[in-house]
Amino acid sequence: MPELPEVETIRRGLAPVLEGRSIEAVELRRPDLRFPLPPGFAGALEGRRIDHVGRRAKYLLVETDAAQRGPILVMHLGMTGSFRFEGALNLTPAEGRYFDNKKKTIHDHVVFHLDGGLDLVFNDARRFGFMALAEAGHLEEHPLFAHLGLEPTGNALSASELAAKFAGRKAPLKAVLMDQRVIAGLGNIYVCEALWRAKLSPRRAAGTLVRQDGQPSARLIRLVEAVRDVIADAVAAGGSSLRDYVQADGSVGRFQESFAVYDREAFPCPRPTCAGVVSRIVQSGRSTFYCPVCQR
DNA sequence: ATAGAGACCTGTGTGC
DNA sequence: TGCACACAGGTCTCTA
Repeated sequence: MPELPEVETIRRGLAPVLEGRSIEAVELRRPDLRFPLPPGFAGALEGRRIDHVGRRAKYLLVETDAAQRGPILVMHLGMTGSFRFEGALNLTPAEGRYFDNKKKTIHDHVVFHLDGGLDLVFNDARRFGFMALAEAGHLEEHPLFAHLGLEPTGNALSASELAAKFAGRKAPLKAVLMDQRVIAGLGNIYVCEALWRAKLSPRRAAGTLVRQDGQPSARLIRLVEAVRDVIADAVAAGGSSLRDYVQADGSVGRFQESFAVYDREAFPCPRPTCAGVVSRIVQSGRSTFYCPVCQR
């Protein structure tokens, strides 16, 4: 699935096209996503104007009729969710690059019919994605958001707050970084890549990065910088395109060309001073890629 | 409370 | 070509 950089890239593609348009109708072709769509989902959105497309962690937030505190459409892409535009005949040149008239497939589960004959199509083969509605002004109280951790971007990620969350935890760094209640937005790729950049073993217990006095250790500070940097680099590259993920205009991200360890088992560790070889292990049922020589 | 396993669902790639 | 199996960007629920 898309992790934070992919969701942010999708947000940047959707926002200029969606903002200012109205939702004329919502077509539920297959409403049993990961969770059933809430009752009244389509009716709550039809006739609304889209004012802003935002993001929190891996969630897209479509704010409607902000002045009247209209509902916020919350969307999670799961592992294979994607969007594309179809059908408009009168797009501006800037919007035209999103034009795509592929026939609808069995995995096109929800279609938002917008004004001007433009359709936004949500496709999700595995149906791990889902949609929900949130009340404007009360997003942080919504069950999906109430327990989310720190954004891994910029100053939002503080080493001292992370130290409090890591303290005493014996779970491996890999598992703790994947926990959305600790840092919200990382997934399997960027956890592997951040740990490589920080030269930390994914097997190391998270609590070992906290000093006796509860302050962050030098290792934890290194990890915070690695997480920030890898996320910033990935967003700048338009995310990573592996199997399913493409942007709404069909273009692909390029960060996969910069992977140091993810999906690179048996390749040499790219650190110039290191003679290690990338290995793959399984943690919490997920593949972890790392260099056992320089990541300690 | 916390760590790990299994479940959810479908598609794709690999090896026999 | 067909078939079985492993694995995939996530995260919720259950078990120790």
